[in-house]
Amino acid sequence: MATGTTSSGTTRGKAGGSRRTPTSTGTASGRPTRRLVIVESPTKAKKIAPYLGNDYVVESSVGHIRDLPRGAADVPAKYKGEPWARLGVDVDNQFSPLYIVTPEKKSTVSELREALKSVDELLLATDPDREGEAIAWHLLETLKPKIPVRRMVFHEITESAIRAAAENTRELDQDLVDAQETRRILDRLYGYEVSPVLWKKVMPKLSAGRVQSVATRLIVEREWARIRFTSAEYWDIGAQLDAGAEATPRQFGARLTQIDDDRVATGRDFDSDGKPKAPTGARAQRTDARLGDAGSGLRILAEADARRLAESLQDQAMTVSSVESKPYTRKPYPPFMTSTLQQEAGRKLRFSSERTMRSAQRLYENGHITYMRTDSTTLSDTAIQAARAQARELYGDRYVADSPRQYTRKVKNAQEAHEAIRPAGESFRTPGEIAREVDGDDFRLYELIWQRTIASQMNDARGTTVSVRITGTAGTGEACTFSASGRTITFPGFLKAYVESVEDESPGNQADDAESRLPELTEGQALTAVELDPDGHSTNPPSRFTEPALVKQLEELGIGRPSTYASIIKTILDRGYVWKKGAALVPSWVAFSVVNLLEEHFGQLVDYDFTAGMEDDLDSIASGHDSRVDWLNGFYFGAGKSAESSVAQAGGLKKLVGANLEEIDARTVNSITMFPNDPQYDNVVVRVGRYGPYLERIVDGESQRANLKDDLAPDELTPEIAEQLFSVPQEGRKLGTDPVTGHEIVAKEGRFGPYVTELLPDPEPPADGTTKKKAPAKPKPRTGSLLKTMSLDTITLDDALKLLSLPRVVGTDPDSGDEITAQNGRYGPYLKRGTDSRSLSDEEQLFTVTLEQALEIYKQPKQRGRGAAAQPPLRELGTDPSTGQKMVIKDGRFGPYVTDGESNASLRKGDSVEQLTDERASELLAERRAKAPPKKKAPAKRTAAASKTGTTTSKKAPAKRTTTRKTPAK
DNA sequence: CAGTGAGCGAGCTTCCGCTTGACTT
Repeated sequence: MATGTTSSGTTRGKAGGSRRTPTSTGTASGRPTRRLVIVESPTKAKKIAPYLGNDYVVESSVGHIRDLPRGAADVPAKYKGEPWARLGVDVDNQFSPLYIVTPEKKSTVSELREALKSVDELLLATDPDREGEAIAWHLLETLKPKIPVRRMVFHEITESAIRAAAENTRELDQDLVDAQETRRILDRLYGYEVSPVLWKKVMPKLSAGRVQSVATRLIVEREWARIRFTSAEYWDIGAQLDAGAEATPRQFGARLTQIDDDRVATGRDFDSDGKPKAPTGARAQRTDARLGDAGSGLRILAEADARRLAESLQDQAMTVSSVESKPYTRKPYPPFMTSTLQQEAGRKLRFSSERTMRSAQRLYENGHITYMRTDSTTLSDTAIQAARAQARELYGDRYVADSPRQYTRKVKNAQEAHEAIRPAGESFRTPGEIAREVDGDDFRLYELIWQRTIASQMNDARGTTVSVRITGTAGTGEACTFSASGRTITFPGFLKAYVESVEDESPGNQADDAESRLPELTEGQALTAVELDPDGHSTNPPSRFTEPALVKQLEELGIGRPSTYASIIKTILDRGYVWKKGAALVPSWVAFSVVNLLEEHFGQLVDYDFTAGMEDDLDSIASGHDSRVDWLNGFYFGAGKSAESSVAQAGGLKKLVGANLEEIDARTVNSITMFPNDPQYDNVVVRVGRYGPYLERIVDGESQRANLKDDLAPDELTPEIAEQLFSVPQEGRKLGTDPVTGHEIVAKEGRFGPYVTELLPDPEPPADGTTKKKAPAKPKPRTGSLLKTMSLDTITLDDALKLLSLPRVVGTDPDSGDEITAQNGRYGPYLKRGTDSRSLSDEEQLFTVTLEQALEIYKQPKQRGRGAAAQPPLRELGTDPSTGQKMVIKDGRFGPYVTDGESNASLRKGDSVEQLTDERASELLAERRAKAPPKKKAPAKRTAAASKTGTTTSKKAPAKRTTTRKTPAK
């Protein structure tokens, strides 16, 4: 399987070409033409096979069958040494991709090959979108059929649609394939070039990508908005009014909205800084024009004002000054697509995106619903008829829309390869009818889909909204206007079947079926105020993203696809960028660092419009107006014909991750200034370090530090909390007092992980008159790292005292007279006798090993390090056919490796010590040699590694890579 | 962020988008 996507030539077809597939003619031998149809989904294959009859064999590819290699292990030997093997794309040679059959798809491919043998024609019936076109092309490239091949497309799975599609095929659209390949390569380059920058500058194993990085950025930006948010306080007056004994309802609530000519401020009148919004010129003008001299000013009520007004309105006459009534109509919502299904299942059933999709998959596979990964709200004609028939049956004629409703909502970048998500079949089964076969999540989700689909073909809801103004004059002379509004629904229409939930219900954000009744009121009518309550309110920060809210936002930006919405969330959770607090997605401090770096140095790549721009460019490739290579040249090298994109303007991705790498200062990136506008706390930074995030500030030239708890959400870190945290670590967690010394024992988190130490009493101040030149050496407190079995939360005083008792004198070596001690160190527990040391296998041995056992251990040769006896090889191999050198497998600190005395190469995933062949060993050694020549005797420069990574971390920064002992938090 | 003794073959991490079982507990 070589490179070169366009070189094969055999498959390049005219875009959009279409002709009738001959169907009636048979083969020369007289039997009818047999055709193999390949679709993507096995369920779909089963479904359409009966529609096509016996002359068709229907199989499925089960999604993509080939892809770029995931990593070095997947690269065929032939390309292993290539400089671009890591990317899987030969960037210097037309961006030729290297495709391999995905390992788990090998069996699928051989099954398809087998099926191909018994047919006369191949119909590639993968989905009618960009990815589907590419899958078709990969099938062609992989199967290399010697029979005629046609492309078959259909958008709905009904017998007529399928039969029509089989009759009306076209050729493969190579331009569309090119667009997909461009997308694939772009994502690979972005992901595999930018992620390593994060490994070097923030933390290993992190990742960046076109989709996940924007998702993370959205969540971090929202958190910043919450952090910066300042709440505003405002007051109004709630009135309970009485319309007299005849009225129903007799009483109703109203709210103070105007004082004289000034409007009373509500939450909407404040910005995120807690300040009143400046009225826009246009609005002020318009208001003036309409209301003449009224309503031009804004009045923010303070508590005292509100109380005073309420007081002076007591017992004053209240009169209805206006009644305005308007018709209320609501149209049904479109049928579900993936994003809206996830949103509603999230709100109504509290399902995560993943749970929704798992359940939907089961419903699909069991034939209860149509395909669940779709960006279309279109219903087939049969589905519309089914929905209408069912609505009629359940609710009667009057509830069904006069004519079929078709929803053509345009989602950004929608590909519309499938129908909307709806109950399957030409007549729908009610939830009650499938209850016996389906339960739990699946039943509830089906019910949701069924209701929504039925409702989409029903009539508008109709009713009336009424706005009433009531005026009274306060004892102090102000004219106070109260407002109330009511909504009555006279004809529920579709609301009878389905009402969409709202994320957070507030006065301005009510469900569509919410009703509030006002009594019949007429202008001039007198009312009595039963209650007048001054009411305090405060504005709220923007709420955090929930899973469905994030999916909605991504969809609006055209980022991600129905098949990936759930996995995007999984990715950012897995990377530790985000954690869940109830339903809310909270960013981690690492996410702040990563977004910091990306915004600062890769701004074009995390721009919210990046994907939208890419989609436009892909469209122009798909339509044949632009070329794949030109576009990628611009993106990667910042050169070529189409170099107008923002990334190209910045010099291209290669430059951004290469030459510009040195400009990225790790210390700056990993420092988050929390309160930049607070003069007292603007020196407080969160630092994201190897050992997890911590707080730091410099006071009088001295650094104060404090650990941050994992469950502290960034917006909860206020100056007060910071101050509190700074005061804690100095003390650590108190465990008690050492009965021997009387010193207090504390457990703390340190540079090398958790440890215990003692608090020494302050040294006595020097006595009067004595002017000692030199203070006595400050005594050092004893310290001890926690054993692996211990944790900071559970360690006891006894444990701590045991640790502080180290090193333990095991005894005296009778031969040398040297003392043998047991202690815990950098590399774990060990014995020490003079300068000679031996590792212990178990931390418990620190306290239990006897002199006898210790002497026995010293009799053994040193296991590791200089002076250690050479280890016998794990296994002897033959000679390397290419060099003639004898090869052996040895065990090393990174696991087993093969060596010929000069080069060493680790065994890879899938290699075993027992089964490694000479050929494989030779191959591994050859690979190693290709990458780097065997090491010379001269030791490498100590700073080489640091300069290679381009790290510009200042010397003051803690050495980040010096310890392997504790893994970073999480 | 505490300070506690050696020295030593790297290799791998990572993207997005299309689809489901095959694995083990």
